[in-house]
Amino acid sequence: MRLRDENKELAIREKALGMIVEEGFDGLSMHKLAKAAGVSPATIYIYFKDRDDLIMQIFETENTRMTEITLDGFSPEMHFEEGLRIQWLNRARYCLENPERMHFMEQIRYSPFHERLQGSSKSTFIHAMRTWAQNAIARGELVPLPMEVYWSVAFAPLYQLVKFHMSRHGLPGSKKFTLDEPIMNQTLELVIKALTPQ
Amino acid sequence: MRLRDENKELAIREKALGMIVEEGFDGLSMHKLAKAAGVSPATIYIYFKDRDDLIMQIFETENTRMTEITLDGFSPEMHFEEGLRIQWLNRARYCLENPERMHFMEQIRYSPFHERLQGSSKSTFIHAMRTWAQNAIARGELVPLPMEVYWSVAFAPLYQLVKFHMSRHGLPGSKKFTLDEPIMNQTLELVIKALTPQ
DNA sequence: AGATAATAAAAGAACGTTCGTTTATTTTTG
DNA sequence: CAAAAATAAACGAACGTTCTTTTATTATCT
Repeated sequence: MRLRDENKELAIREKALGMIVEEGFDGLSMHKLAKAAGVSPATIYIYFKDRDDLIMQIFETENTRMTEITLDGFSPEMHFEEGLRIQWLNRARYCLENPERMHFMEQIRYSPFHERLQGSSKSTFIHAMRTWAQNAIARGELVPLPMEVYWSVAFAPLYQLVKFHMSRHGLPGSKKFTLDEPIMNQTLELVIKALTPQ
Repeated sequence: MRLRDENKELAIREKALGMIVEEGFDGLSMHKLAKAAGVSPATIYIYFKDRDDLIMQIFETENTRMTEITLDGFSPEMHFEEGLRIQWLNRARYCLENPERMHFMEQIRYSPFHERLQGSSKSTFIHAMRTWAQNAIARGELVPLPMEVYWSVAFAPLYQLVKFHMSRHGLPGSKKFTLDEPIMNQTLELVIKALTPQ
């Protein structure tokens, strides 16, 4: 028996992620990937069923990592403002410290892959978010809203800021935009103002 | 002299857009596209320099259409709330009436293509938006903010709602979400609350 | 302990297919 | 009939995947 070389699988995963980010899904070919990972094409098929399985598995791994970071230090019993602030910090941290992985996730999210993956993702995360929101509403800390409305106002602005931050050019006619803590807090205050009663 | 058949070019463009939406960028092959459009592969190269040029041109066309719809009935001199409401209606209209085209635009936006296209897009649109925001700030109708912060709060929630609307499954554990006018108005009110002084 | 059988990892070459694109030719029409 | 559109056929290259062989490692047996 010969043991699997974990470094090989890791190299394949990382290079694949990088290739997708830099060249898109067209850019990921098994031959080029094998060469980049220092591996034979056939070796990839020891670790992954096929090209789709490779992409799916990378997504699952990355999704898990993102979820863990997002929920770090968070609890559904938290007060609304505290919980939202922690979530924003966590999500921003993930995005800014892992720009390449973030890019990959976004590319998946807006590709036909995402529909296929929708069902497989864990709902514990969504459940935590939901009970947290419901608690906040019950306490009168949050305006009663459909989940989707609440979510759109609470988090979409943050991800748009991140997208501005990651794009090389800012808005045409602007300087390059950098998402720092003051900017984030300023935006967060607006969102809190929108979602808080009175 | 034989004239070009406009229907041919149109068929190529539409089928290509559809293929990208349904199968991603991998899914767009020139042979399959030719067959789908009822045309010889070589014919495509009469209208488009190469595969990339085809995608770019479709994007440019679609971008122009989207911009026109977005600015329909809008003027930079408008009061903030009126302008924002019109923009929301226009953008929502485009998204909901052209889900396939919207999907295409998003897929481009989150792919490596987008970086290449960034510079080519017209800045008149951005300019109109900017002066409108500056007017509103000068009138005290809008909190003074960096353009990116303002943009993120003003429009990102709408696009997130659209994304919920377009995804087949809602949030796990929810019913399918439908973006109707009451929901849109409710969200818009929150955004206005966030961006309006006091 | 040393030889060897067993087994899975890994590699390289090859599979048939499909890719994007071009060439040579025919068809259409001003 | 000239000229451009349109095509069928073909190009080499690259694709995803598999087949066959080699290599490395563990377990077993003497």
